[in-house]
Amino acid sequence: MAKIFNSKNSTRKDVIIQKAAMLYKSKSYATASMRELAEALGVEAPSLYNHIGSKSELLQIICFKVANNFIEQIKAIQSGGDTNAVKIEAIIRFHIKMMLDNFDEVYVSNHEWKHLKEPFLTDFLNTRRSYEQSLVNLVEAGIETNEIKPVNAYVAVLTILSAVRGLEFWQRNKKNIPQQVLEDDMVHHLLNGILN
Amino acid sequence: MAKIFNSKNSTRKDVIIQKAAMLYKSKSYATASMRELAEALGVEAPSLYNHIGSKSELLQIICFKVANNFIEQIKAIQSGGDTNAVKIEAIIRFHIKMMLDNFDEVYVSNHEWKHLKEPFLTDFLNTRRSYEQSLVNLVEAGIETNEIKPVNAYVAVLTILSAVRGLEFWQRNKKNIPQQVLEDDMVHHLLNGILN
DNA sequence: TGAAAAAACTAATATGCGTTAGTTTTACAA
DNA sequence: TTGTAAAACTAACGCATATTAGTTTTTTCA
Repeated sequence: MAKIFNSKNSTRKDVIIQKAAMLYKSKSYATASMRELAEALGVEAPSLYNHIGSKSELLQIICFKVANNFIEQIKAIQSGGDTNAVKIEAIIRFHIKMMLDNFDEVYVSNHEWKHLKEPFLTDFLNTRRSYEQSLVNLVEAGIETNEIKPVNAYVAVLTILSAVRGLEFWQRNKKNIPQQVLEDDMVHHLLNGILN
Repeated sequence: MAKIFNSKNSTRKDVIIQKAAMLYKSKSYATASMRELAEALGVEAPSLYNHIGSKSELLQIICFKVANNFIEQIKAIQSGGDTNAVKIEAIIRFHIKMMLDNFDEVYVSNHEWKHLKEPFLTDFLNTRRSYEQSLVNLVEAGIETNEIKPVNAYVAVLTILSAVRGLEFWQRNKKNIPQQVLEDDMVHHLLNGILN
């Protein structure tokens, strides 16, 4: 009946993907049907196939868009001239910003990657592993230069990535804590702890 | 054909639940069918209904078993005579132990609660919110007594809970880091930071 | 304005799902 | 050894799913 709204800088496919991310976040990928997605767009389900190849393609696009975002950012940070500690802080802040500004897509990437089909699943996991390794290397470099305590670098990276990811639980309190306070507090917590 | 194995201290229902947790962890609740669960148990799907009421009952049991475990533990810790900092450390260590010792069920509870049906979903979320509030109160008490820096207590709790939850990613490295090192490093990181 | 392309529609198919009904087999206690 | 309860079985139902084929409507642009 209606036609999918086509805003200035986004194709119909982009609009579908964005709505899919919203839906997969709130209902999960497996439970959200193409009919529901179509209804949210004011369209019948088969019409979607004029723009996309399959349901799983939607998930692939979402997951790899997020992954590529992080990959690009760490490359930029790595090639800068900052100290290791400053680089690590920059990455933490970037994660927090991504989590808050691209909530739906990051959430879906974090939660629903398991439903990717091969070979995309393997590709996604390799990308993530490689990203984590970059962070481990950064922490270990920081330990070498005495900027960072001699901890197990992998545990530190795991702690940081998981803490930041937990911002998905934060939205319900958005009104009570300014975003900058949240970001600064979490960065300080992860770098300096909370004990006096 | 075969009969579900019935070990000494667990009923057939217990065996089904344990296997369901394994399956829901690896495949997700929505994607794992009763036929798959039955096959993993060496049985036909309808046979399961001699022991359980429905698929969603399995999820309920898993989620609330985990939730009750945490509730009981925090009650015990709250009523002890330790300092606030020691109480917080004890909770962190309990979370880590739960994550490592009851991996399947904790994972499923963390990931699949969204598929709970009402009124269980509301109940689960209320329980979790109340648990988080207990932790917030503990952190705020620690700030009052100058044990803890004057941070936003909710952000601190969010950081701690999320970091610990991230241990779900840890299993692939189990061989390389002893569990005690992992636990001690993460506790130290969350309490004292990593910067020199 | 009219032709071409884009994007919607309806109808239908094959598949897998949770679950029920009814029946048969197995296990245990008297 | 036999009777009873537990637990398995087969067959089937109704429903929702992703996707396809074929057709019609809408938009675009020369």
